[in-house]
Amino acid sequence: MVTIKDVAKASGVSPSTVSRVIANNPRISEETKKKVRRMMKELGYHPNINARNLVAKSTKAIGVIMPSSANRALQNPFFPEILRGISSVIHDVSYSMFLSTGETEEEIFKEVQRMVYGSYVDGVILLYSRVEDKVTNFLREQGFPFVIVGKPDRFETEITHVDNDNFKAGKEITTHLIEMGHERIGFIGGSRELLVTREREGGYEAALREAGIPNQESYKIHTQFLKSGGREAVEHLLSLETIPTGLVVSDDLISLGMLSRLEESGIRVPQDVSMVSFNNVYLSEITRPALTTVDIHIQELGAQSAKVLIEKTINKNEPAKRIIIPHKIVYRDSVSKH
Amino acid sequence: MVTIKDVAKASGVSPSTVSRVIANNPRISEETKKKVRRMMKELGYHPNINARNLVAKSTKAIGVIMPSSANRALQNPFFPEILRGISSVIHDVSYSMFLSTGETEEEIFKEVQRMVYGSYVDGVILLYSRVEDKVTNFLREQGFPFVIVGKPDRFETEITHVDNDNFKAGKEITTHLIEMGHERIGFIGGSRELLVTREREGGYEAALREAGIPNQESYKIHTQFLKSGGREAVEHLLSLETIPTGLVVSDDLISLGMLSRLEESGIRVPQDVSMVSFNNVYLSEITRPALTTVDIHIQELGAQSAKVLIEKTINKNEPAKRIIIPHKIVYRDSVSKH
DNA sequence: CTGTTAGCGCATTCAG
DNA sequence: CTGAATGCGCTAACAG
Repeated sequence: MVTIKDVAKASGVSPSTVSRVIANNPRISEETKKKVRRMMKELGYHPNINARNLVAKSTKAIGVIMPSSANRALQNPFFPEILRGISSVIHDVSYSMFLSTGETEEEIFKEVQRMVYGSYVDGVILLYSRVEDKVTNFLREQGFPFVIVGKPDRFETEITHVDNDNFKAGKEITTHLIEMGHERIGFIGGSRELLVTREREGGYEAALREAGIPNQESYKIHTQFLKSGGREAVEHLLSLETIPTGLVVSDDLISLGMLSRLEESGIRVPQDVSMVSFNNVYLSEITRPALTTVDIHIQELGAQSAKVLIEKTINKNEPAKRIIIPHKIVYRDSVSKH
Repeated sequence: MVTIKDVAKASGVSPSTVSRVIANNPRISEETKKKVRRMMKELGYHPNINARNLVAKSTKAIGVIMPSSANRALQNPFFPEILRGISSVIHDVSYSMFLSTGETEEEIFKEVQRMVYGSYVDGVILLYSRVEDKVTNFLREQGFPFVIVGKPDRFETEITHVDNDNFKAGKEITTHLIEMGHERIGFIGGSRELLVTREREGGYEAALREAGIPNQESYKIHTQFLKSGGREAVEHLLSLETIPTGLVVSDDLISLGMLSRLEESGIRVPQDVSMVSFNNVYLSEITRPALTTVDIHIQELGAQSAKVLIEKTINKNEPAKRIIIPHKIVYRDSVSKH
């Protein structure tokens, strides 16, 4: 490995001069800069990041924490998409990205500890928000720079987060169903531990309330993602005395699972039941029928969270921020008039 | 930040002793070990990874390179799934994972250069294999430890890779269609630059040949992933004089797009046309009809590649290996007798 | 404008 | 069994 010293020797200057050339220090003459740069190229020199990190006390790397994959939530195209968003800004500023995908919560917690204590990263992005989250608490207590994608369970004003207005989105999309003449509207959500479920459900309830439609507990179902979840949800639905004519589903992936099961049961969407959901993952335009869904601008969520985190790692006492990414309903074919 | 020195002082020993305790050096008495460990805990000591990397000349981190996301291939659930596989073994050995998701090939190349030259990582996993790939060549020339998930374009015997036998898989699944009575069978693949497309297509051709069915160029379509790709492919299909009764599709995601477009055109699967594909991504059991597809054991691909890469980084002159992960056809509802 | 010195936090000789 | 000394590769005062 060729070091700064080798370059120094070869160019007939001191190591510190080489270091200054690397940093493009203006106090070095153009002449020596040129000379040194040529030598660097000739020798194939590249700075050792670890040595640099050691003295700089910064790694220019951020940790990205996925939710525990035990529940297969990882399968959600939401994640690749948000990684792209993060990636795009990361790349512009020459940062790197450490990915953590633990199986269990405990595993994730350990990885985060390692990242933080070991100075692996300058900051952390949490790609989920759940109630009473150990990782969140840890990060907060440590005073370590981090941002949550989603709405924090507590300390909302102290924790920088990037989110959609999921309450409002939930309300709007439910209102759409109401305006289309639906009155018996069900809500299918993921785990209630997830803040995003709660918010969307809250919006759904608010819309019903505003329209003077009573909230019926039996119309609210919480389930897993994916096939089994969709299956469960439909099973539950079918067991009801009078089944809803409209469905607000908190995630495109759940919709997908339900669509499949619904068809098996001979229930047609949107003729028999209308359906709306959230995220506007690319899949939602491929399904039959294509889904009316809330586009939450996933990439933007990622990009903004990376941006604000990096600011935070650079300026440690940047105040906590809340960044709301606007959403937009995409109307497709899963809703009909009632 | 509490360092090794602080712990040393507090426990009344020298820094080197503390270092030895961390490494669990057997030449340190149990007594002092206990004392020092207690102090470490008390002070909240955690080793600084950068300092350690610097002297160890190893980072215990691996770089994972996704294909360029310009083509949205990233949306494929294949990637989260393989990341999980990698993650699982990474975690067991306390390694970390650097993720690179460049938009363009050039961007990716730069990132890889940075990773390699800057000693960010000990080795690299390439999650794709394409013809004439700059990144592959670079890694090979540098003699940097890396493994390809897929089949290398060249230097097959020199480059460690983890792959399925995609040729065989292609042949088997095509043969299945033939055995079901199909004779006019089309192939829909992704880019021909991708080795995986070539292999699967090769298997398809071999199966036809063996069955004495002539290869028809017009029955082979190459397209993008996702909706537009499926649309294109179906458009092409419909323009044919006599359309195939069986379709071998090189990726579940393409099947998904096609299914949608096919239905719009009033062509029923499997009644009018049978369809098989590859990967057995979770989506393929949610589609209607559920897809008959080749399960390639994605997680295992990931796990094995991580495992063999780590071996390689530890023992630099580990010989090049080829690891073939077995595949298995999963029979579902997208094929009917002809 | 440039060189000298010191030190980041740790692991590893070499003594003892 | 333990300590002192040295250096990993780099940056940052401090001199000049």
